[in-house]
Parts: sequence; structure tokens; C-alpha cells
Amino acid sequence: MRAINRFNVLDTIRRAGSIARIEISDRTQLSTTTVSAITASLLDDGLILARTEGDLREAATRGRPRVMLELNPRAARVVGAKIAANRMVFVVTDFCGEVLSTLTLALRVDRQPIGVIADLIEDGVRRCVVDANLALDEIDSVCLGLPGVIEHRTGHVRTSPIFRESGVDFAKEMSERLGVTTIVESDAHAITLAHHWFGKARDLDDMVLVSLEQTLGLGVLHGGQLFRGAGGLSHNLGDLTLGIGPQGTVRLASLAGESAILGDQPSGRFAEAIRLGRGMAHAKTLIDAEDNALIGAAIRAGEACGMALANIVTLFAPPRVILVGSSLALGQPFLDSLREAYSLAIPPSIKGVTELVFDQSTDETWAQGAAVVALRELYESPWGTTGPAPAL
Amino acid sequence: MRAINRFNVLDTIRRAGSIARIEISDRTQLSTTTVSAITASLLDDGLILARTEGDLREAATRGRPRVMLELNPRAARVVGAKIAANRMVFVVTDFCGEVLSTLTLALRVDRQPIGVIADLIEDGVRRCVVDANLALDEIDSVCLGLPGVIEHRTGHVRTSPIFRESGVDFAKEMSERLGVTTIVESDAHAITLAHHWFGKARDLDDMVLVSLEQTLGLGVLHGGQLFRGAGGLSHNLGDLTLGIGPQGTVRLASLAGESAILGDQPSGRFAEAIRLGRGMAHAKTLIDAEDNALIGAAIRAGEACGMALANIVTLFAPPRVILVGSSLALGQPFLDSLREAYSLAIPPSIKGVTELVFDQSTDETWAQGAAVVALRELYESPWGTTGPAPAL
DNA sequence: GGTATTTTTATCGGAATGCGAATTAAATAA
DNA sequence: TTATTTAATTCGCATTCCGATAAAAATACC
Repeated sequence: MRAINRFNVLDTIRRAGSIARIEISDRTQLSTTTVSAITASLLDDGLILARTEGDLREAATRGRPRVMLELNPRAARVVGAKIAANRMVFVVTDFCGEVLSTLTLALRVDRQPIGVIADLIEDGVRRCVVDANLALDEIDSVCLGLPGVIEHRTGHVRTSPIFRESGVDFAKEMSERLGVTTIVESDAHAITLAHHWFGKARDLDDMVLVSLEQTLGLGVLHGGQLFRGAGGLSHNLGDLTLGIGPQGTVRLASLAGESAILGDQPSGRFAEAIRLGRGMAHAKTLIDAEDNALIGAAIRAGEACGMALANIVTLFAPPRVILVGSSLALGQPFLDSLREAYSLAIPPSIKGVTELVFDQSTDETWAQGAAVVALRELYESPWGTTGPAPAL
Repeated sequence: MRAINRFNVLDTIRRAGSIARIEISDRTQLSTTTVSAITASLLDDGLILARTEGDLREAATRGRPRVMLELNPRAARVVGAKIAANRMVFVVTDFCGEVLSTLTLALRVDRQPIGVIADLIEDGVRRCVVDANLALDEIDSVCLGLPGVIEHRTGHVRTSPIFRESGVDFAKEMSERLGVTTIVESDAHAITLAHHWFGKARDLDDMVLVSLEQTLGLGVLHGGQLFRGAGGLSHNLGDLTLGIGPQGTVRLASLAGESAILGDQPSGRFAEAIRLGRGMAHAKTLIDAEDNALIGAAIRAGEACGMALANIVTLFAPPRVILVGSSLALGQPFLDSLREAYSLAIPPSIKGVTELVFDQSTDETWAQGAAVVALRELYESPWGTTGPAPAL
């Protein structure tokens, strides 16, 4: 009970950045008494800091000046990572989610044995932590964002395009290697929370995010919480069926996945660019040069995505949908056909309910989102009793 | 806070039917002290009853015998209704959700003016209440289950096949007519809760229900709660897009809706049967007589539903999906093609996660589900203070 | 039949939590 | 310097939860 209120107060402080107690009391509907008690204990635990200056109301007001409270950035550090097929991005962030150091590794890891991938990730985490002038034992938690179908609760990777194996208990594996609590989460969920904390959904507690990368993912925010299917499964949009043809089931991934657009044969025209992790950027160049085959693929992908998107909006009716991912880099042909298919497919009855927003975030933002996943768990953990010791 | 625990205890008693305090304490993780206090207040308010006999453990145990607690059926009465295009079914239930009286009106109401429909519903409610030997002021709440897209929170009917108008504030309209709090809810949500309370999802707090009627609806139960889109919108599966063809968007409803299967031209072969509300039953007869046109329509509908179903399972990954609705009456051709399309379209990665269950409930069950919607709100309301006076 | 045992339920006291009212703190305005 | 204003804290009270203990109500044993 107190835990809930503590979390609410902490979250209110985080959202505001800097806020006075009385304002917290306003927003949380808690009495000033209770807010005082909770903030006292948060200060005591070193999770927040008090600052005398910084009152936004023009200083020309009378009365006792407000004491602004804000998160203590040094209360914790976490590592967030985006693991993709051809690159890994790591960030170390402080308790506010501010990035302290970044590390990008451009290397193709998919279909390597688990051990190799784990080695690379372990190495990346360690290097990024060193870059932040920290030691691994100063890190409170690690979160890895992977593509695929992942059970958040258990850290079980059911399927992922970067693993040959299915059903990998990756959270356990990495926790043991690093000696730090490690969470495994869908990359789409990570970027969803990144947008909720820092991006284009800061003002919303309900929204849907669609990620168009190698894998097509979905994040649903419902009441400020990630909506996870029963069992904490992440969603995999690429598995959505568009039709059943003579060659079997046609899935969204086969039309709109990165490999579907670029073609992933080792001898394909994009083989070199893909290997270097610049597939979509290269494709964009060719599209600008009016490469008709590619423009056609982009248009077909856009149509398929637009339709799938309309169906998702039909089911969830969120006030906003954010589209992210490397496929957006394909530019006009893709985006226009997506928008058009979407507006054709969206049922009239909920037209106007949902706003489409496109966002081209950097990979660092995705990694930061993973860090947010880790931070949220810290926020909810029972600090008061025997949590990780806050830094001085 | 106490309200939450009160609700939990009450719900535990409801689920068990008859249960001793110590067992409640076990299941809710509350101390026996707290359970005693809460049950005392529930007894005081007349919401539950104590019974000395009925202990299921063979009477040959020593120790103080358990006092079994159960809901007081007389603590409240509600009306639930299923309003469909060609029929209305009303039930009056007691506090346990047991049906006290039923009334079925077989009449075609769709496309009538709102006022006419409201008249008919008002009349049905009043007659059903009289049939239960009650007066309207003994009814605590009314819930109407309608097809369409409905905002539960506000009782706003955005679109419904039975209304010509869109954006009708129907809850307000009926509340004023009846002088009783009236809730408007999607019929799919009603039958979802009916299955949670009495039917094939009694054991589950997470599941998905798909209703295949004139309208194709969806109910998602998540953590024991109905999952409603932002804004409390109900879902409308019929609006799901299957593809964009030359004639515009092809929606699921156009292949799998009742009118798509039977044809709804006034001069159609089923016109008479539909008018009498026996469309699907009649269709079944013809299918059994090997009417090829109809069998073809049923197969196409089944395929479309199976595909849509697979997509829903991909998104929600529930442990169980319950399919209900009049279309199930089409029999083998429909069901077999549905199952086949489903198993082709379901992605391998989540094969085995979800169990399909078919259920042919009577309309009364749907109305009972609407009653459950009303009862759930009563359960959560603050009885202790100034709620509706419990019957003696 | 009387006492011990067992099991369930109720009671008592302590700890935690939240809130309203009153109080204190710290600034500006007069 | 004093009054006013606004923010934050302190005090006292009411809830509510829980653990420990006591009471209740049955059977088991001698």
C-alpha cells in the first residue's frame, strides 16, 4: 500500500523533473501530510534530492518558497541494450534515465551460437560500464532488448531472429555471467517505454507503438503499464496473417519485414550493405534514385503495414500510435502507401480516434528504453527495507 | 483499500459458492483476523449469509466446525438484457447472478428510431421485472448488452447495427426512462463475463472470447478484468480488414457476418427465416441437406474467422479462446474450415499456448452476462456507507 | 461421562498508514 | 518591524492490517 504511493510519488517527481511537494499532493491526490512523509523517506533513502532554487513561478510571489524535489541521478545506474541482428547498442544511464555512456558495436550476430552472442553482449556491457567510469558492481540492473517473442516475467526467449535456438533462458544466462540482475525484454517494449518517458508519448498513459525493424513488434501501453499477453508474452506483429495462399500462410513479415523489402539472399544486391548494417539507408539512396523494383517493394510493404495497423487500431483504439523502426527510412513511397492503406482500412466508426505519429529514433533511444525497463523495476522495488544501497 | 479487500473477499465467496472464513484467508492471503472483520461487515450489510451445515470435508473431522459463508441472493436484484437485431432477451437475476425470470421478445428492431427501440426495451424490462414478482424500485441496476462499438464508461453507443443513429447516449436515455441506474455494454463483453462467472472460463483470469453473431465481437479478460481500449471502447472484429480489393476494403464482416453468410436482401431466400429470427437454424437445415451455395459461404466464413482468430491469438496469446454466437450453428463446414485456417495461420512460435473452445450458449446466457456486468459494479460499490439498502 | 485434542473463529494489542487541523517556516508587502 | 501569504511539518485521530492469544465447538480417548 505504502509501496504503491511511494511509487506514485516517485513517478510523479520523475515526470515533472522538478516539483514541489504541494504540487505532488495536487497531482497524486494524496494529502500534503502523506507526501511529506513519503518524500522524507525518499530523501532519507537518497532516491531524491531537494533544491531550494528552481521554483518556476516567477520569484515575485510571496510566501514560503517551494522546495523543489527531483530524482537523485546517482541513486542507481543501469545498463540498457538494444541487440539487433547486425548491431548492438549499449547505454549506461543514471537513475533519471540520462545516458552516461554509449557503445555501438556494428557486427552481425544472428544465427551465431548462443554462447558467442552472450560473449559479445557481456563484453559490450562491460566496456560500456567502463566507459562511464564505473565498475560492474556499481550497476544495479541490466536490461537487454531483443527482437522476438519474449516472456518478460521469466526472461525466456521463445523465439528470436538472432538466436538459432528457441526457448532460451537468456535472463538467467546473462545474470550469471554478469553477476548483475539482468532482465530480457522485447525491443518493442523497450522503445515503447522510452517514448513514454522521454519521447512522443510523455503525455499519454494509453498508446500503441509499432516497431518496423527486422522484426515487426508491438508495444501496448495501458494505464501507464505495458500490456503483456497472459504469461507476459511480447507480441510479434510479423506473425500476423494476411492470407492463406497456395504456398501456405502469407505473413506480414514476408511482405514488410526488412529482409522481405531488401531481399536477404547472400548474393542479393544488398548483401554487402546489410552486412554492414546499412541496409535501409542504402535502400533509401536507391529509392531516391528511382529504383523501381525497390520502390515497388516499399509500396507493398507500406500497404501491408497500413492494413495491419488499421486492424490493431480497430482492436485497441488508442489515442495515438507511434511508428518507429528502420523501415521508416525508406521514405515517401513506404510512408505514403502506409498512410493510404491505413486510411482505407480504418473503420469509419473509429476514424479520428487515433493519431498516427512517425518517429525515427536512434538506436541509442532503444537502448535507453531498455534502461527504462530496468529503472521501472527499481522504482517499484522495496528500497526502504533492503534494496540496493543507493550511491552516496 | 478496505474496499479492495472487501471486493476480493466477496468475489472469493462468489467463486466458491460456499466457503469457510479460513479458506477465504488461504485464498486471498489475508489474515484470518482481517477476513473475520470483513465478513462480519458483509454479514452486517446483508450481502452474505452464514450456514452451519454444508462443510464439504467429511463430517468425521474434529475441531470446531466451519461456518460456511455464501452470497445472500436477496441482497440485490438486477436486470440484464441482450438486445439483438431480431430479438431481445431479458433476465432478472439475484445477487448471485441466478436467473429469477426470463423474457424473450422475438421482434425485429434494427433501423427503427431510437425512441421505438427504447420503448420496446423499457417495456421488456418492466415486464420481466413483474414476471419475477418484483417492482422496478426493487431493482438495483440494469445492464443492456448491445452489439456494436460502445463506450462502457459513458454508456455512449458509437455505432450499433440496431441503431440508425450513431453516437447515442443510450445509458442516460434508459436510466431516465426506467428510473434505475442503467449500464450499456457490448454484448460480447457481457457474454465474456458470463463465461468467467458461470461458463467455460471459470478457472481463468485471462482469456479471449470471440462472438460470431450478426456482429463479430471480442472480449478480452486480463487479470480478471475486461480489457477495454483506451476510453473504454469495445472492440468490433467485423471491422478487421482482410485486404483491399478493387471494390475497396474487404472487412471480416463482409465474409463472416451473419448477413454475409445468409444474404440479407429483402428478397433473399432467407428473408422469411431471418425475419423470424431463425436464420442460422434454417441455414443449418439447408447445410445438412447439402445446399452447396450455403456450404461454400460457410466455408469461406470459417476460413476468414480462423485467420482473424489466429491474428488475435498472435496479439493476445491467451491460454484459452472461447468462440460463441449464432454462426457456430452452421456446423461442420464452418467449424472445420475455421479450425483448419486457424491452425495454418497460427504462428509456430505460440502453437500450443492457446486452447480453442466452442460454446453454443442460449440467449439467456448472454442476458445473464449483462446482469453480471451490473452485479460487478454493485460488488465494487461502497455498500458499507450509503449504498442501496439490502433486502431483508 | 469427563477431559484432552483439534480446528475454527473471535478478540486484544501493536504497528503502520493516511488525513484534517493546527503549527511552524520562510518568503514578500506594507 | 509587522502583517500577509504560501509551503511544509507536526499532532492527534481513525482505519486497517496483522500476530498472538483466547474462546468456541466439535471429536477422540480413557
